[in-house]
Amino acid sequence: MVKKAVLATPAELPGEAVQAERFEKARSAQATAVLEDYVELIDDLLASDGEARPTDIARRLGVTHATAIKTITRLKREGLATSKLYRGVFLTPEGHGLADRVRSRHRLVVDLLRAVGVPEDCAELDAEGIEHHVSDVALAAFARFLKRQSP
Amino acid sequence: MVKKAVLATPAELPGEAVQAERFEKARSAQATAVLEDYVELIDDLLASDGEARPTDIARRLGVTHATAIKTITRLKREGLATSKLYRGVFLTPEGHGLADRVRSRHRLVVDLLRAVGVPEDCAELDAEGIEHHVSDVALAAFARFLKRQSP
DNA sequence: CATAATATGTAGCTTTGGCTACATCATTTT
DNA sequence: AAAATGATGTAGCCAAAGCTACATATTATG
Repeated sequence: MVKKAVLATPAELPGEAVQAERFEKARSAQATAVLEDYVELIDDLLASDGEARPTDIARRLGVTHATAIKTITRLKREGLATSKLYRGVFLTPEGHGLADRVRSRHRLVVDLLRAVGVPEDCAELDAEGIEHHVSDVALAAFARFLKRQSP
Repeated sequence: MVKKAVLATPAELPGEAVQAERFEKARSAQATAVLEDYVELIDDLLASDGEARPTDIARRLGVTHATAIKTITRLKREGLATSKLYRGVFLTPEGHGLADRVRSRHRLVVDLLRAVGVPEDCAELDAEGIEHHVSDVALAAFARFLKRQSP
């Protein structure tokens, strides 16, 4: 290393440890993103169709059924879902709770995007990726902001 | 399949194809997220230190140097960076352009989060994950919103 | 200059989440 | 009832991004 980089611009270049933590957090959020998507979708399908079948899940997510089944296996391993052979997928209480949190977070993100002027289609589209990275603190701020806007 | 689910709640349950596209888009955004992080960081290091060494990059990202080197190899393969043995990493014009776009997007996201009331620390933390999923259309909306707020 | 410390690179392993191809089970149609 | 269709499951492949462990090169230090 040549220079120790004693922070020429402290506001913009955060300390190494701090920055590393940010990336670490983003990575771990990403690791659960897929699980969250599956759980929310399964919950939707259970509510609307009364059942959530691997093939339907796969079609909705835009992946092959083989991929869906593999991820469902992971859901079961993590205690979020159960499935009976040829009888579809179900959520455990933990899975259901997660689905609820994910869904309300998704709505809040979409609402906020709309409130700051993002077109509806775009808001839905972007929210799908954004939602997994919004912390509870930010969510609370979103809720306050929305209440202030339209009380 | 039991029921065709003729959209009991059209506003909430989008068509299969539409929904699949959303997930597909989020997945592809995620695929480039790591590259974007590396490129932005390398650009920062080049600006502040005059060089970007694998070990520094690794420390900043919170990964081992082996991981960093492997991803740098991918950057080179994708035409975003170059590197000379033991001489650090450099960005191609494409890499530099990407870094600029990523940085301005990052700032805009942080500013928006701040503007809707998210605490500063939290805004920085969340932006790291969010930024990769914000479309140009949404970014434009953010910019308009911010201009309206503080003209 | 020789040695220690640090940086860099390579090899090989793991998990995740994609995929295709093939096999089996269930349901619907003829 | 038999056959076709569609759903489900299994096996094996791939790439990405992490890791540890080891090897080598460079730089600093005694």
